[in-house]
Amino acid sequence: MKHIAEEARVSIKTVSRVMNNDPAVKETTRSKVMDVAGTLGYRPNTPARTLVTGKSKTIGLLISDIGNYFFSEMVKGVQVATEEEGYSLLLCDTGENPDTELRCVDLLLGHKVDGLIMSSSRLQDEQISNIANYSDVVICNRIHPDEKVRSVCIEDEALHLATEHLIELGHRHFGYIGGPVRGRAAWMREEGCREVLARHGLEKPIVAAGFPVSIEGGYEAMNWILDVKPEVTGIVTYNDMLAIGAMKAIQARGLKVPEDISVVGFDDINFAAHADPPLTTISVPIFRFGYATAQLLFGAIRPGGNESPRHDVIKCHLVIRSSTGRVKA
Amino acid sequence: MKHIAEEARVSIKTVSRVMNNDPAVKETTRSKVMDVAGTLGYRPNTPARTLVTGKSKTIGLLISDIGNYFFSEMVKGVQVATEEEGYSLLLCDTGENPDTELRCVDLLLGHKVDGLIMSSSRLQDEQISNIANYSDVVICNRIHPDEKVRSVCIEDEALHLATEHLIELGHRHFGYIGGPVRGRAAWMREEGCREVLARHGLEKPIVAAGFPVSIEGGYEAMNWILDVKPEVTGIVTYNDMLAIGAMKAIQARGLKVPEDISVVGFDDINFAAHADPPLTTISVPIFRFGYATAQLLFGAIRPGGNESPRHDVIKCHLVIRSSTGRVKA
DNA sequence: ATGAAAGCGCTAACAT
DNA sequence: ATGTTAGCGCTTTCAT
Repeated sequence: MKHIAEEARVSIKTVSRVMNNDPAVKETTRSKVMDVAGTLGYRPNTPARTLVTGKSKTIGLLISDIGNYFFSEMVKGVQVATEEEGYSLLLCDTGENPDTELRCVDLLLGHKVDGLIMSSSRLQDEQISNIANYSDVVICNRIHPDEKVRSVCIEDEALHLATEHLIELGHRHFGYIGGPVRGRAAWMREEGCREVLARHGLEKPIVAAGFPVSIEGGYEAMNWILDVKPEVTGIVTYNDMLAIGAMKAIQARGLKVPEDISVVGFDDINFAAHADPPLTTISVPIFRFGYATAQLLFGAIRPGGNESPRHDVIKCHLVIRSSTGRVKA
Repeated sequence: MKHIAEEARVSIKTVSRVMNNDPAVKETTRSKVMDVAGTLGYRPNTPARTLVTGKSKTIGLLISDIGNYFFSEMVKGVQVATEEEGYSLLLCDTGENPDTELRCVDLLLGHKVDGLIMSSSRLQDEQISNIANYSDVVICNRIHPDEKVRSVCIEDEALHLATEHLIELGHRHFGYIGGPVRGRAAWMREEGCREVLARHGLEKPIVAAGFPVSIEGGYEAMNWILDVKPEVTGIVTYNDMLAIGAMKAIQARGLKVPEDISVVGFDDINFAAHADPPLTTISVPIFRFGYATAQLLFGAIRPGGNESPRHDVIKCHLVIRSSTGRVKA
């Protein structure tokens, strides 16, 4: 920058002004400075800027497993929003380990990130509160008592849409295959199903819980249900993987989907449409979820932005394919 | 840091020494400083450090689409290696757009990243060469004439393993479903297949090219092959998505996999094992690929590290499942 | 084993 | 419309 100043015969501050698009510089000066900067291959030094302004134009994103489609798609949403704002994204994968997570937060705070997005955090409420003293934070799929902590949630209750769909098709005997035992999302989804059945005065679903959240887990869970309560005709699941496993188990017993038993999933993963049969499921706009999360953060931290904390919910919708059908007469 | 110095009654430099684990500080001083730092909630300021040392303890990763499983898994590998080294990861998704990519590089260089990993770059060789003047760079799945540019490639030729497998099973009439028309990987894979057939003195495969690289694309491509050359019994594909689509097309015509036609894929995506029938494919250790890429970079940039540029290849292997079988007598 | 001073590249505050 | 000065938090000489 000093170089440029000398070469263009202006003060160093004028160069700074040009770089920051200060309107108060004469057009001739501006273009001269830009020229010189161009030939010198100048690039502003972000750390130096950060040191004096306290702003790094960088946000941190903590997730538990980028290999998981949900997170990679969410990262995409965050990334797009981040780039639109001219910010950079510091990514940490915590591997669901709270110690790692804490180390990552320290690292990110050391980098002076302007904001932090914490997805599936394993930290305690008060630890997060404490972090929020150093940086704006948005947490995902979790509610937090501290009002300065923003949050965005997937509408997990949307599983009620799937349940209602089955009820309309005439189903009366339900099974539910659950997700991670102590998760908020798992709880909300199960409630979404249960609550609708109760409202319609139908019997409670038989619940298969504690199985691995995978195709194999769904297979085992379904077999268990079929053993315990063979009269079920409607199966609601925590997610698509379980649903696909459940369909396989049903078919392995010589029964048909949806003629004998209907199955619905949650997530609408890529493969859901190609499952056998194509899976009826709740579609989660994951990209939009990530995008909205980042937007919420930028609303607070972008220059001039000063939105007060908020709690957003991303709506989901039902996608009807061929794994659900009218119950047999 | 000044605070700590005052509180601990030492000079600011001593605090710095403690923070950098300089062995030349008395144990009593060290612990006192650590104590004070702890109670004051001190955290080193990375940008300030970067400003003076020129090292940011940060690397940049450019990819074209994090929503793609290949990249998200690769990011995971890079991320793990990065964390092991105590570095941070700045992630950019270029959306396959060279202009965006250039902007991202500028951003990253402005952040003074210590190294850059460029996956599926859309830039010209010389543009990359130029970038390599400012930062160490490792490129993925591409070779580069400039010797200071390191690279790591997937062993795309590994498709020859799949082809040999089919030959052993007695197949003589082959079809190949190709990938992105002008990609290096697509070319290498197709060659891997072609070269083996030539070596065995077998007839050339019929090649379906230009179809979308998706399940749907594979479906259409297979239909085309079946129309043009119905005697094929061995289908080799650019990747698993195409292979799965091909199997669907075969089955839709009332033929059976593998009894009538055998199909092999490439990638071993999660779903390959759950396809109908489970897909024989080339397994790509994507995580290890990302990890190795990062390792190559750190070998060059980590303090004390000074490895000279290298060109690595990540080996792949054949996974035999149920989509391939002996050709009918 | 510890300290003092200079300066990394930039911007904020106050001139002019 | 442009320039001067100070200082962000840290590390690097060079002393002591």
